Amino acid sequence: MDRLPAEGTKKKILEASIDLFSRKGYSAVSVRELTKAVGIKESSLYNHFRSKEEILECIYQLFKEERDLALPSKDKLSFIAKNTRIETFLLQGMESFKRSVDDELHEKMWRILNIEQFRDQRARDIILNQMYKGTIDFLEHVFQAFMDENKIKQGNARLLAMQYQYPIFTMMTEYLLLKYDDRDTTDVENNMQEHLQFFLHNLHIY
Amino acid sequence: MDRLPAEGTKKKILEASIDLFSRKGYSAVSVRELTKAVGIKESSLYNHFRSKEEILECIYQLFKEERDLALPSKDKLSFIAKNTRIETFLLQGMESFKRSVDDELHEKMWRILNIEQFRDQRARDIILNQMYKGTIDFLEHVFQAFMDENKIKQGNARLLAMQYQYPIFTMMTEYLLLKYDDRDTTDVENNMQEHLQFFLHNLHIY
DNA sequence: GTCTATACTCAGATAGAC
DNA sequence: GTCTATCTGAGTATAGAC
Repeated sequence: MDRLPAEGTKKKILEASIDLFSRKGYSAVSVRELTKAVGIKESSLYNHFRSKEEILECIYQLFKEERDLALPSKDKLSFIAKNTRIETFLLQGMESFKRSVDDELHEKMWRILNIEQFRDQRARDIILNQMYKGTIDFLEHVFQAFMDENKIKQGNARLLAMQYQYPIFTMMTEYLLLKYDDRDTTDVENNMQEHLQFFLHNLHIY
Repeated sequence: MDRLPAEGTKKKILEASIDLFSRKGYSAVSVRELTKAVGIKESSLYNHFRSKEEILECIYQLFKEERDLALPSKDKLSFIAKNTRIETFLLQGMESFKRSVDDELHEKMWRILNIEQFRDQRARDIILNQMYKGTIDFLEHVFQAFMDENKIKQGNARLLAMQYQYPIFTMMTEYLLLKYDDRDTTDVENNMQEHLQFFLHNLHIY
């Protein structure tokens, strides 16, 4: 339930689980397969987790903790809005978002959430609250802060947040699906840039 | 492999499979559970499908066929662009899209694709080609047709298509997750309307 | 096409020696 | 904390009577 342990068998089990669950889904991975990948016997697993289910629960917790650390706290926003251009902020945010998506463990946990989202209430909650609502809430504050600084045109900050972020969610999905098959992702990356430019352009005329 | 049979045991098997797979994922559904839901013995299933896997393949085919029938053919587009306002067209498209999403079988098949997308190349292909690429291609032609009629400002039709459709993909995901838990979807539906209005507004100043 | 009966493999999990 | 050995139930699939 705690952070990813720095080392040891428990860490190995978690990493192997994240990898296997993300490729085949929780249900399709057996404890046999899992422990074989780790290099321990089935029975040894139960010294670290009470059940296969507890491993999944632990993965969800890891994802949540990692997410909570990812976004800058909201009280820094007015400072940021004062000292940064919106172009710079969004560009940096996009880069940082892409880095987190390119982080292998994060990417795999994200896939697990997608696979389990209809089977498992906990996955649905994380997606709806942490990912969708959490990101939009944050961006709403961002745009509001920039509006308060008169750096972008006054308007509906929440609508702006959605106009900006929702396409990115879809593009990220595309990106990850392509990457999963080792296919070229240049097009999607260009689309993201183009989207950013288009959005910035509209920011000033909205 | 063919269309959904009008009646009979095979149809019942398919419907039960679509329902169960969409809630638990293919791997988590056993042939025992499936045949029990249908009301036949396990062995009888094999008179209709060679294997559990063949059922899934059949579901993928059904989804593809249904999708191919959903969009108006491209050669009607210039006629439509001549005789319809873009507002009307997009509004109708949104309604028809929502109807298709509200269709129970379609919704369930869509969920199956989402669950299996990382385990199964076929699901990935359908999502990337049929859903994403297919829809964007179509909308690109739509916007191009309206540009040719000078009904909207000249510009990058493909970019417009993405700006319009990508947020809708994310909202649809949100919508379906909320609906899955019988939660209120008013907010998402309002967001869709707001998005449409915002987009139309920008169409004329782009 | 449906059934009963069965084959055989694999699932998650535990007991107890080391 | 890891192992060997084992339990019990569930998994997909088949043979053959009706």
